[in-house]
Amino acid sequence: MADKRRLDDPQLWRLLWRGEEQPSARSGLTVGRIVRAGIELADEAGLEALSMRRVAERLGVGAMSLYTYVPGKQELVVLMVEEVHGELPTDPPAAAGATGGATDVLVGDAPADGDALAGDAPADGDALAGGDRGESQPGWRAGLRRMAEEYWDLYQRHEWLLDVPLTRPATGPNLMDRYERDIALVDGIGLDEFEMTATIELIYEHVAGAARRLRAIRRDAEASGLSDEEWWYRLLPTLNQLLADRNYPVTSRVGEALSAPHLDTGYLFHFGLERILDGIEAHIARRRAG
Amino acid sequence: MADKRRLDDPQLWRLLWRGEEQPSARSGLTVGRIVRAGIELADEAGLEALSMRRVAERLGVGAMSLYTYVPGKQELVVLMVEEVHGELPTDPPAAAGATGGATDVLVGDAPADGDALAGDAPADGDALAGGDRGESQPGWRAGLRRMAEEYWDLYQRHEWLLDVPLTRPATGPNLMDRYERDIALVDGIGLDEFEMTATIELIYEHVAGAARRLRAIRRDAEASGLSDEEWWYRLLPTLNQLLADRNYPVTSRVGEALSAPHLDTGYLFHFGLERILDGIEAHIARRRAG
DNA sequence: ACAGCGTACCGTACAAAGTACGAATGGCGC
DNA sequence: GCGCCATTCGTACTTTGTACGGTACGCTGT
Repeated sequence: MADKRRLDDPQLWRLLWRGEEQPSARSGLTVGRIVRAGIELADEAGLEALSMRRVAERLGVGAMSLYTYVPGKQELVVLMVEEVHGELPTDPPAAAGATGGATDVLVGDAPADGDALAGDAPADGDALAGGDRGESQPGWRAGLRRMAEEYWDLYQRHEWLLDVPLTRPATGPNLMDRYERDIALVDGIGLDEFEMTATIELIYEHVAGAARRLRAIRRDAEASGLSDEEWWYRLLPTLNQLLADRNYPVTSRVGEALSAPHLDTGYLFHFGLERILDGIEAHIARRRAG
Repeated sequence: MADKRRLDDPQLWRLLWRGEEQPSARSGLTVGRIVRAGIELADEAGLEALSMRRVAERLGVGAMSLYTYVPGKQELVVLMVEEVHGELPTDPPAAAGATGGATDVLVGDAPADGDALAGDAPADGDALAGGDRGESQPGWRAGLRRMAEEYWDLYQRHEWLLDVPLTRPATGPNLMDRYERDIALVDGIGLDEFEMTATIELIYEHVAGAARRLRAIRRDAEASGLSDEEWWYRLLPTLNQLLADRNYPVTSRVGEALSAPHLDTGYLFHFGLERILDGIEAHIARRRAG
C-alpha cells in the first residue's frame, strides 16, 4: 500500500481505456484476466479477502508477476469496478424520453421486480411502487426505477462494490457509457444541470445505501448462525436489564410492530426509491407551476 | 483480525453500556481513555491509520495492554462509534410534534445552515430549502432537516464514521437515545411503523452518501494538489483523445454547465434532502387523501 | 511493615498483507 | 542458432492484528 494516491496516474487511465490485449507469450496473462480473477475472488470471498497473492495463485503465477500488468492493488480494484459495470444493460434508455407522456408502456407497475427482489411486499403493499394510484406517472419515473433496479442487481452480484472507497471518477468506457445513459434519463424533464446530476447521484446513493443495509443484515445473520429475530430474542433479557431505568417509548412501540423479515428483502430500497421519485416529481411540478 | 465475528458477544454489550470506570492503578487506563485515543487518532489520520500499536503509543502503554480492556480492534471501533454519537444534541425533538401545524417557528427557511454548509447556494437558490414557496410546511420537515444536519456535522467532524462497516446494531446508550429522538420525529405524522423506520433510514443513508461524496472530492483534491477544476482541465486532452470516437451528448452538455465548486459544498446534500422530504410529504398527503 | 497473590502489563512471536529489489529465464528478432 | 531484453518471481522488508506466557506491581490480610 506504499503511498496513498497514484490514482490520477495517466497509467491508470490508459489501463481503463485499454483496447484489445495480446496474452503474454510466457504466462498468458493480460490485464483483463487479472481483473477478472480479482472479480471472481471478490465475489466469492469479499473485498477484504482480495490479496495480490491470492489473485496470482488463482492465475497460476507468482504474486509479483501481476505488477508487470497492474501498478498495484488500488488500481486493480478500480479496474474491477470498471469491468463489472460492463454487465449493466446498454440498450437505449427505453421510452423514458422527454416530456413524460400520459401513457407510457413501462409505467404503471414496478417493472423487473423479479429476481433479486422477489416477494418483498410488506404488510401494506401500497407503500411500494405507487403505481396503483389512479393518476398516470411521467415516463422518466419508470426509467429511473429501472436504473435503480439494475444497480441493485449489480450490487447483489458483486457485493464488494459496496466496499470500494469512492475516488475521483477514474472512469473507463463502461462507467462512462452508463453515466451517459443514466443522466439522459433525466434530460429534458424540467431539471437544470445541477439538479440532473444531483438526482442521479441521489439515486446512486440510495441504492448503495439500501444494499449495504441489506447486506449487513444478511451477513450478521449467517455469521452468528442466528436469524435476526432469534438474535434479538436471545438478547432481550440483557437488553431489558440494561434499559431498565431508561425508556424508549417510540422505539419500543415501533420495534414491536416490526419484524426483521419485512425489512429484509428490499423494502427499504423500494420505499426510499419511490419517495425520492415522488420528491423529484413534486419538485418539477412546483417548478412548472411557479 | 483473528476470526470474523465476535460482535454479538455479550462482552461488547457490557462495554457499550459500561458505567463509570475506575482508572487502573497501574497505568491509568480505562476503556473510555482508549476509545477516546482511538477517536483522536482516527480524526487526525483516518480509520486506516488506526492501529492498536498507535493507539497504545498515544497512551504510553504497550500494544497488548489494550487487550485487557477491549477484546479487539473491531470492538474498539464499535465503541468509538457509540462514543461520538454522544456529541449529538439530546434536547427534546424541538416543536416537531404531531400533526404539523400551519405556522411552526422552525419552518420557512433552511435552519442551522451555518458552519459546515456555509455559502453553498448554487446558481438557482430555489433548488434548496424550498421554504420560499408560498405554502407552509409541516413541522416534521424542520425536525428531519435539523436531524440530517446534525448528522452531517458529525460526519464532518469524524470522517472515519463513513468507513465503519455497518453491523448488526451493536447499540450503546448514545446511539439508542438518538434513535429514539430520531424516530420520534416521524411519529404520528401519518406513517406506519415500516414507513417510519424506512424514512429515518433513508435520511441516514442520504446524509452518509452525500458526506462520502463530498469527502471523496475533498480528499482527491488535496492528494493531487490540484483542485477538481484544474484536475479536469489537465486531463482534458487525454480525455478528448480517448473519447474521440465515442460521443456522450448529455454528459458533455451537463458537464460543461457544471463546475466543481458548486457541487463541492453540500449542494448534493441539500437538494437530495429536500427531495426526500418532498417525497415523504407527497406520500402522506396521498395516503390521507385516498 | 511485610508477605503473598492475582491481575494488569507487555516482550516476543507468528501469519498475512503490499510491494521493492534484482536475479533468472525464456521467447523473439536477427 | 544466438543474443537480447522484457517478463517472471524468489526473497525480503514493513506493518498489521493478536496469541502466548512471563513479569512485576499494588492491594489485601496480618
